[in-house]
Amino acid sequence: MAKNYSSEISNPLSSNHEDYLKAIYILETRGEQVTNSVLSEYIGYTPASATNMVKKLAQMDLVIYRPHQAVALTPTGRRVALEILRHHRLLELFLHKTLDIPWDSVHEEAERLEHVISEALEDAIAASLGYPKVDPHGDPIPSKNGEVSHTPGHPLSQSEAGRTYRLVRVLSQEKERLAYLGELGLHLNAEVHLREQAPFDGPMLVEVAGEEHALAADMAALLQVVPASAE
Amino acid sequence: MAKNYSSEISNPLSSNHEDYLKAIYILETRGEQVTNSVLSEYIGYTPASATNMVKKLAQMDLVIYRPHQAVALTPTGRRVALEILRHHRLLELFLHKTLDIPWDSVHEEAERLEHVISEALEDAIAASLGYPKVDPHGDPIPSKNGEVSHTPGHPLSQSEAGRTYRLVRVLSQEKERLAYLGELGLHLNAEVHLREQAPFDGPMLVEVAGEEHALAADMAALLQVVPASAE
DNA sequence: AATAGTTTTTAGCCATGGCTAAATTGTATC
DNA sequence: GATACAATTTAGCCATGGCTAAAAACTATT
Repeated sequence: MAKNYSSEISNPLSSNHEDYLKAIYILETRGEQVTNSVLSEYIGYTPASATNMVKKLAQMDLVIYRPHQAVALTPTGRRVALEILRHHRLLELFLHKTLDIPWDSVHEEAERLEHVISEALEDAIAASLGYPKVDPHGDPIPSKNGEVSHTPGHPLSQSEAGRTYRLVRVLSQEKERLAYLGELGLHLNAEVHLREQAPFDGPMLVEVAGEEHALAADMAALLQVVPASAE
Repeated sequence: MAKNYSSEISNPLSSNHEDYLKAIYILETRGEQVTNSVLSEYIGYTPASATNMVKKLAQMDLVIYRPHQAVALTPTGRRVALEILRHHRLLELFLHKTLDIPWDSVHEEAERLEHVISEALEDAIAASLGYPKVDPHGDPIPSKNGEVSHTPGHPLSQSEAGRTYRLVRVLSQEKERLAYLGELGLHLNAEVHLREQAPFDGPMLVEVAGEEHALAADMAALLQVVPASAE
């Protein structure tokens, strides 16, 4: 169980503690107020359980908790969350690139592995991948000292018709959704030509690898793109 | 948590359950009577805890338990144990070959990973390694349907002086011991020339990669060798 | 076969971290 | 400001799986 969330933390954290911290981090970066209900729904436990755990995390100085207020990570809590997130995303990329695990499956696998890899293994994986910056979904991989690079792009749904874009990030981890996108050829870095956008948030007509597809607006909203370099 | 110890098992097993089954399997194959004290000492918990867990495993039909008797794995229990052992050894080899993790470190890393990899990942690892038969210590990797190949060789301590052997297995997972052997050049498949064996179980004089070393008898007893092919 | 010594089991404690149900607090409306 | 409704917290239950200490059961010796 040799973890190394450094100095500050005395007793080792369980997978569960780590999952809560990661959840809080993700919800925070989404800009949401991390209320008990938001957190408990995200993490899939009852509100009572979430309160319980949050109190414990507060005792360990990993979060700041005031009754009836949104939770917030402390600097230490954020460091732990980022370490786990780094594990997660490194693992996703590793599984995808080194073992050809499809991009729609890496998330759930990494979800378990992220809690049990040592620092040494984390380092070895990062080195073998050439210290990558993003995972197979385009999500940024936090650096070892907790920096998260800003990812560029804007939603395909808010893009100009008639232009070609490159897919740089997919804001979803849902297996089915990712599998569907994969079938359409919409992998990371795929080029998408936006033919037209139906009005009133209607579907979009896109061309990927020579094939034309209709894409629901809510799906397109999850696709972060940048103008294709060829343009 | 999607495991697939097939049909027979209803609720998923914890890492702990799996560790117990693996321990029982290993002790059984050592030819030992798996009594409560042997088991509890091996697994590092008190005898009372071991009794407790063994009873639970018995309820799940994974072991046969009669008070005051040695425990024995049921066919299902053995299948689970072998699956975990397969995970463990595949992971050891994978970590060593693909990520250059030293052979003295792979054991503890695999010890945690073995419980959380999916069947799909297990398969991908096995495929990427070309369906290997042994791990970095020469321990056999159980096949997917639970077959364990017999490993050849005899202890270096019971070998003939003046001959050259090839190291095919090391019967130890101790980090320090393996690190020491590694420094001596005694990796898997290394060639060892046995110069002489001091009487009364004294140390042996061996030559590895052009260098001469004295080797304690108890250390040599852990080294399984076969005559070098060149001979 | 009785006793001594060891091994194993039982009984019962503890912490963890889910849960439900009830109480409380906060918020919004009249 | 009272009242209704939602969100949160508290209280207390449960299972898990360690633990210690005590009881029970085996084994060996005289």
